[in-house]
Formats: sequence, C-alpha cells, structure tokens
Amino acid sequence: MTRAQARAFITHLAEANPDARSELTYTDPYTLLVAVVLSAQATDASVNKATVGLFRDAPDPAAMVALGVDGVARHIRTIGLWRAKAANVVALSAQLLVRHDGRVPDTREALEALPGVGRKTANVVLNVAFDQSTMAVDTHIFRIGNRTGLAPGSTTRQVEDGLVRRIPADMLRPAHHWLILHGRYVCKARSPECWRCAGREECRFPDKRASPA
DNA sequence: ATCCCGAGGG
DNA sequence: CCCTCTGGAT
Repeated sequence: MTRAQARAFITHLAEANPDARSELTYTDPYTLLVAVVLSAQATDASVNKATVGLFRDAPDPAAMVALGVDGVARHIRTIGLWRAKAANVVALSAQLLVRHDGRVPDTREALEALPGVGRKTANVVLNVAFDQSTMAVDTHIFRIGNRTGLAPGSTTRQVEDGLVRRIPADMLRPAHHWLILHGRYVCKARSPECWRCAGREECRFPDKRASPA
C-alpha cells in the first residue's frame, strides 16, 4: 500500500467508525493500565468481565496493594496467565505509590519500567489516557499491517515504524482505535470478512475473499 | 487444535 | 530470533 492508499484506507475506517473511542471499556490511566496488563494473550471479553469485580474491590493503587496477590488472583482466574499477572498488578501498583505518588506516569520510559508493562501497553496508555500520538501495535494491528501491506514486517517494531511512515500524523492517534476495531470485526484472525474491507483491492492477503463463505 | 488488544527472558 | 506463561473461546 502506498501512503496515499493508506490515507484512503484509514479515512474509510474513520467514516465507518466515527465513534471508535466509545468502544473502549477503560480510558482513565490506572484502570486502563491494569486492564491492558491483564489483556496479554487473553480476549478482551474475558478481561472486561474479570475487571468488573477487581476494580470494585480495588479502584486505585493503594487498594490494589491492600488486596494483595491472592486477592487479585481470585478475581482474574478466568483469564490466562493469571499467576504472573496478579503479581505484576500488585507490584506495579506498589511502584506507582512509592515512585510516582500513586499516579500513572505519562512517559514511555517510566511506563516500561513498571513490571508487566512493555512497549505495547505503554503505547496504549499514552495514546488513550494521555492523548499522545503513539501507535500501539497489538495483535490486530500487526495482522492488518502484514496482510494489507500497509506496514509489512516480521516484528512489531517494523510494523510500528511502517505505520508511522504511512499514516498521516493527524490521523495517527485515532487510527489506533479504528484499526483495532477493523481487526476485531473485519480483518479477523480466523475468518476475515474481506468483502467488507475498504483495503480489499490493494491488500496482498493471499486468502482474501470477495463474498461470505 | 488454534488463537486471543504481550511481556520477559534466553 | 526463540521460548514460556496460562485459561477460555471457537
């Protein structure tokens, strides 16, 4: 995909989904951070379900530390990797208290220094909670970038760099949400619905289909 | 069987 | 680059 084609594709996604941000379950720094940490290798539905009870018991870092690893674990056993995630959420909350006055930092370096927080999570928090023009490459965006040729690459870093080069700067931040929704509902991992995709013509995905199976 | 809005470590 | 952690959904 050329840069002009990328702009057309992204513009179409924006028009198809003008209110993409409303799809987000959490947009404030702390609950968003915790929710994204929990979302690694888990479906968003399972995370959203588990976090209802978790945030009712522990809506802030101090309450989360008080709840403890076992307390957190009880809430998130319905999602995968719960052992490591429970420890990370408590440790991360403790670090917010001692190093950041109980608040979520708004720099990439500080975020990535937190346990369980990597590049993708840091970028989501910066993009959504702090309104910065970062591009978080999750599994959906990685897949879209590679299939369409919008940002081909074998690593998330390459895809991220490709997106930054091809997507106009003023579209970068909201494009994050449009792309994720496109990946969830159209450019799906299992059975992509290519006949609904605006990038169908320029896409180089070998199995693209022109009509429902 | 395969995948999911990854991170950390080898 | 590779692997492991892990349960639920399809």
